[in-house]
Amino acid sequence: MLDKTYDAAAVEPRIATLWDEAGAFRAGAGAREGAEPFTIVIPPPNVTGSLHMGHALNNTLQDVLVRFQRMRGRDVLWQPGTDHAGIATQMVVERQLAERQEPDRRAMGRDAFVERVWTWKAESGGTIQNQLYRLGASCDWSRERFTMDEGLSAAVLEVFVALHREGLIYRDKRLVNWDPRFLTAISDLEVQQVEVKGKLWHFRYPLEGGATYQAPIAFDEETGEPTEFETRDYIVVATTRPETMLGDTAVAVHPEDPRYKDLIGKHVVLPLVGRRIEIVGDDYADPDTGSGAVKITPAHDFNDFEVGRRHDLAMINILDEEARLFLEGNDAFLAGVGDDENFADVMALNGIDRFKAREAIVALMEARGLLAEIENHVHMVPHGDRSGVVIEPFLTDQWYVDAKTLAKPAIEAVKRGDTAFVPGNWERVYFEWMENIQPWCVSRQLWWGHQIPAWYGPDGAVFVVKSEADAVKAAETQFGKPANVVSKTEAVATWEGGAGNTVALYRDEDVLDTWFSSALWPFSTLGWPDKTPELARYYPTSVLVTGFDIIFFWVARMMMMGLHFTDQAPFHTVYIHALVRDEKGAKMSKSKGNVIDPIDLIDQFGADALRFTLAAMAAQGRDIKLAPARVQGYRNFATKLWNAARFAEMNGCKQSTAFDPANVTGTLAQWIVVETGRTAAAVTEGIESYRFNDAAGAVYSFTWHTFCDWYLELAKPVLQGEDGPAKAELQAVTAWVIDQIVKLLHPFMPFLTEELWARTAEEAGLSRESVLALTPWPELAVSDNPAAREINWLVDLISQIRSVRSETNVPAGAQIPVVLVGASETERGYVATHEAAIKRLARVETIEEADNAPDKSAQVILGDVTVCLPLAGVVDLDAERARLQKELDKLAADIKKIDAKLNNPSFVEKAPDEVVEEQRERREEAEGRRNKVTEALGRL
RNA sequence: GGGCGUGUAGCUCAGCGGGAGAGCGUUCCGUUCACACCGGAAAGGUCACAGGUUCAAUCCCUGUCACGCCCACCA
Repeated sequence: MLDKTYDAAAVEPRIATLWDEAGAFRAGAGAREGAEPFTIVIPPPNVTGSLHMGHALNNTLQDVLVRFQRMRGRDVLWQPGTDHAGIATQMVVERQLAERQEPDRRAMGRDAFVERVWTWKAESGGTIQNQLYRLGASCDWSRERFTMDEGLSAAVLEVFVALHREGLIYRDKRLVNWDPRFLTAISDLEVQQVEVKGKLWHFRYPLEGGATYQAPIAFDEETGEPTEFETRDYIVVATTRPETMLGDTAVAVHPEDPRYKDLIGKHVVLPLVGRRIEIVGDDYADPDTGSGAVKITPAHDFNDFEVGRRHDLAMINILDEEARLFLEGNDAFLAGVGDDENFADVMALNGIDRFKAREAIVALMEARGLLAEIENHVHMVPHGDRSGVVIEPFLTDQWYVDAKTLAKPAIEAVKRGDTAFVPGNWERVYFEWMENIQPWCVSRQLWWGHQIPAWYGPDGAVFVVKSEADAVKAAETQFGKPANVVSKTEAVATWEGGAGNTVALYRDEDVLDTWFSSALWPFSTLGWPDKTPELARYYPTSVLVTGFDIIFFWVARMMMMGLHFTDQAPFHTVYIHALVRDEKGAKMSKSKGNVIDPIDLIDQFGADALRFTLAAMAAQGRDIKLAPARVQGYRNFATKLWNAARFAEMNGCKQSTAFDPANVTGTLAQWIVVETGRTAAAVTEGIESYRFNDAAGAVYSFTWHTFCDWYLELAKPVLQGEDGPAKAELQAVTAWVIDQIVKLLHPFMPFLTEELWARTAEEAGLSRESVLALTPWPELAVSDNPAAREINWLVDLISQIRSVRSETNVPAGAQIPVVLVGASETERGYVATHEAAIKRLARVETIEEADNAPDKSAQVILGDVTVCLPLAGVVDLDAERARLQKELDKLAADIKKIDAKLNNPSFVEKAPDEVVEEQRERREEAEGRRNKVTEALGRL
């Protein structure tokens, strides 16, 4: 006997164990003979992570697809694993060291630190897998991978070396986004533009040798032409970053700018440092912005860098890696300095932070009378997405991937339709980004990650090979003498010491961007570069399920790498789902304190309820605002089904393998069988087309409203009545329908349904062929429903009587008589068949027939039949009059609307015949009804 | 500055060219023996606004307003 309520907390762990023991999620489990593979690779969560709502949604949707396909007999692999998450993980461990007052990373040294991270991973890295497991994610856990495990690391080496050999990875000295807190380069994508209220300082840069020009100072209001000029011996430039002026190596003006074009080629003397810098003509300078002249600092601004390249300007870096002024011992800076009264003041700023330097420089300029103006200025300032500090464009040597070349096939694959985005509008976003893609900076100055397989030797030699041994071999071949690998400092010292008997090499100290290994995930997890059977079988994958926030970071890069190394797009479909927000639509974040922990919800309502909620709300193209009340509602749904099963059990409804739904004879049975088939079709269609909300909604409303509210209620008199063939049939049908519901619901609510699958079989003394997770999906014939007319009439009758009772204030408990007027043979038959059900559900005492409606009765119009409740004194006749009048008004309005259409010649002429016909029928029906209601009202 | 998306019942959301829907909430009724995590009944909406296309528009087009989000180098 089932308990009165379903106890998710008790059942879920037990069911999870059951699946494990059955090996239900192993690749290929339950696959039919000759089945096509169905593969999903999980978006690997960070090892440092714990499950948030986004993961819960993401993995619920994947699990729905995977469980569905597994039941349909496909050869399913859901590949799980985690990502090593370079910066994030390194931060976590460094923080732990600090908390425990242990020596920091630098004090420990690289090897010890990396060892420490592995220890951390072993102890704490399993959190998220456990949480996914609790969610019911049916991954093949036996195949779990980690982006830094041996196999995946081999794939990374293979790819890096190959791309380098092909010239698609190269080392370059250019500006990068430098994070002065983490002391590493980051990619464009890791930079967040943040709006900042700053200032725009206008500086005067004096012209060299007393040169002058005519600067317009007044303009005609209409034409905008200058009307007044003054003679100036300086140029005004504006900047949001005054401290960078120390690195200025030019002033740019537009080549056609009449104000300045004669100055091109002349020089200004950079105040404070005395450097002579050229005035160059460059299109980059916009005559309409500010003064039309712009200071150029090639080493600290991406645009200026380009200008610098065009004009062969010096690149003077004036910051150190922590973004402090770097002046003393800075040869490039000191090389150009001249005689300036403030030079000593500037040098005194050496080593101070960039923001302090900014104030100091402004103060010095102001003191010199060279500060022309200060404007308030709102602009976008780049910040590190993880560190939160202002990013510094910084001149360094880094490794780059030639993304532009790799992007071409990736764009083509989507254009050709080899890979389709769902919803399709994301393709636009993908194209937009891919078509404007920049070189991808893949080196990071961190310790945790895949160390770059490059070894440096003397004279600029670089060996990019898969191992140290290969590097040594290559160096020996090139230099003709023994080589050995030493530390960077040692190697450099050896090279400076001149030629020796051996060649010293050192390995690049940097690691790769985490997304580099993630980009290989769809094939590296399957064993690539080895030609494994799994790779042959499960690649390319069927669908990638992910949020739009990582289309660029991840999806695009997997497309590029997948196509380059396997010649196949890594996924057939990319399903992009929405973000989960809080009830009010705000993004969940720790700082806002509005984070809902999925595990809390699972504890409270069960994993099934959470999963169902997420699936039911996952309509395409809209963010999910998650209200915990919703989860509670779906928990109630789980209980509802549980109780329906309990009711069935109490009434001897036993599952049987012998039952064939095609052979049922009773109308109620026929009706529910067909409705079940329709529901199965709707759920199947919903999941196949990624309309999870439709699929979830279809099982929900069928189970609750069709099956529980009507079928079971109508079946009760029979099920609880005399034994006989009719009862036996309904018992069998009921058990069968529950089985179908349980199957259809399984992708959404796997725990509850698996439990019911076992318990109902136990009760019926039936031995199931397999766990529900591996049981074939319902494939039911969908046909017209011959019983629908009868059942719909019945439902209508009962609903109407209930409504009238309620509106005319008949006491709920009162058993009342009913008189039918004008019933046809068919309708009499309906009443006869379902008399017990009608009496029970509408609280009716007797059902009689008459030629005319009794006096003072409430009346319900049901087609040609008038159903009378002749209860003077019980029925509130005023209420009844009001009710009928209200219905009459509504009918009149309907008819008026329909007439408006039918009286419009264009409508009759141009609308499709069936539409016109439909309107005619509707009018006729409404008219007939109006007459009946009018009569009824008259009788009162 | 470009692009995308969203404005439908009190709230959260479906629907999307021909009869306005769900869940939650609200109101009223109910100890009917599966379920009060329940049952029954009801109230509640010029489908943001303005034009246009169409026989017909919540749905398609254009514009406006509001709110999100993404991308972008304007000193």
